[in-house]
Amino acid sequence: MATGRTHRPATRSRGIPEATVARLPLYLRALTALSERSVPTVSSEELAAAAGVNSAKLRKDFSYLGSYGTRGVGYDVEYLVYQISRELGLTQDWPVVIVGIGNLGAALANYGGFASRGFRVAALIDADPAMAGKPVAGIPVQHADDLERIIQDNGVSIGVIATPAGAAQAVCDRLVAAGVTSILNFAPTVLSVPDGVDVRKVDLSIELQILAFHEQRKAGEEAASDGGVQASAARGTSADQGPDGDVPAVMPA
Amino acid sequence: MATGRTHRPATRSRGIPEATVARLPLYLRALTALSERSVPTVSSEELAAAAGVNSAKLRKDFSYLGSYGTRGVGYDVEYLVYQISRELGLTQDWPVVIVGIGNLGAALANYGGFASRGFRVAALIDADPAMAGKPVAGIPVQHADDLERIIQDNGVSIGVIATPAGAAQAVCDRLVAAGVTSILNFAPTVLSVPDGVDVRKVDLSIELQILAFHEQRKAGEEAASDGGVQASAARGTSADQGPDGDVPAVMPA
DNA sequence: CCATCTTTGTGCACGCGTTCACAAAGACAT
DNA sequence: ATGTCTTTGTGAACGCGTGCACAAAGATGG
Repeated sequence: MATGRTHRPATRSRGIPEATVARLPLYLRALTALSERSVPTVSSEELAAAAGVNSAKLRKDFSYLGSYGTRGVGYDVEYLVYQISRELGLTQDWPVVIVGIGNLGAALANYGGFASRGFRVAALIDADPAMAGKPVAGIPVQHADDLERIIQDNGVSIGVIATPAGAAQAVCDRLVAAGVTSILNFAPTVLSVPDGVDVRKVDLSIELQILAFHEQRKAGEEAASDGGVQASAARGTSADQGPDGDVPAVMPA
Repeated sequence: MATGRTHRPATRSRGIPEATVARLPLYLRALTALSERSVPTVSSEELAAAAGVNSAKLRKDFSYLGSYGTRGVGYDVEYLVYQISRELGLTQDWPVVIVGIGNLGAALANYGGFASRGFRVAALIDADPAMAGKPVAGIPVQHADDLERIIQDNGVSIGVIATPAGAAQAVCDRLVAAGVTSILNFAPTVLSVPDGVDVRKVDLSIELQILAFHEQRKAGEEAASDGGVQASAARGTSADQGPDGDVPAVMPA
């Protein structure tokens, strides 16, 4: 077999828990908003509320970074913005390439949230020759043939894949071979990458399916007491002492 | 205070762990691919590889659903597709509205992954009067004034927010008031919702920031020993005892 | 019918993440 | 200087998720 690793091995990076790292951008966003309103200091309680987390969690998260913060007062907003930015590596410039300039790729290219945080769209790449040269978000699309050169010329280490699912693995392989070590994947596929390469995936369809699961559960719970009319397929997934929802058991095949 | 709950309280739904629910769509996708290739059965090992997870994890996940699967043989692909679909609530039709038809909203409207899984884009809504009536992905955009009527006429319970950050909370409130109980949020804001409403967020900027963190760590580790130029990136993620990179510590303000 | 082989389903242990609760630390007033 | 009050930083307990490892279950062949 020997398929490459697929998920990051969650190797506790530099002592900072992965879960904490995932929340740092959240804190940073809240802090930036405070900074723009010229708020000098903020307590863990206030900041936690703004970021939508528990205040104890926030304090513990910050404790991994060091002892910023003054007891009895709170945290200095500007200082914390700087510390978190530095920890996340946002004090430097990150050139990013987007591969696959369809609807989604174009939307990403236009997305303002990138530039605002040290990320710079260095190039747009697409396999369609008809796209070549056409400007999207003010950046001319380049052909996939030049992928390796583009990566190297711009010193790109972060790639965004917004291609159809079928092309994703091949694009991924080329990106990695050219030196990219972090990939944000929007294609609905599991990517195989060698050790040392990080992959994060965003799958719109999966998010919706998770919502649908909870939605169905809510509908089922509701219909548990009164006879829900519209309940086409909905069955009471409610409770726990379930008769296991043994369904008609129509073997589909 | 009394700010509404922000995160789902992770109320172990019907005994199925949240982490398992999040993986079910992954399995379903892999199974669907097998189904299209007319593969009759699959072992936990094979399926796990296709979904990019550990085989023990997969078996445990399935054990929450019931005892499908035959020892010595594996799982019947078609049967499992049906069971997971049913568990996720994909055997019914889910009308979805997308609010905010900018670049991203339009991309989402065009995204094929929705329709393929029982999700149907029932309506597109935007606050810009100039957009009203204009068709996107074959669906005419409707004005935000009619939001409540649209939700109710179509029996929508899932809403997608793709508006600018500033408008997101207001849109969210209106959606919830109109009866929406599940929200997929693309706006970079923390949404406050009452209990019973599920929110999942997708934040492109946050994903990139997490990647940047690991990227920075990788670069730092590499430079720790030799002044590695660009060393084709591939390095083991090994080692943990990090030198802690205590940096200059320049107080910014 | 029995032996063997494959693969599932799960008990168990471990580690990570979350939360509580509180002592230590500092600001601030007197 | 001293006491009070606020808020941080963290020890400790708990719960969830993961992965190992193996017994039970069934298929398959003789």
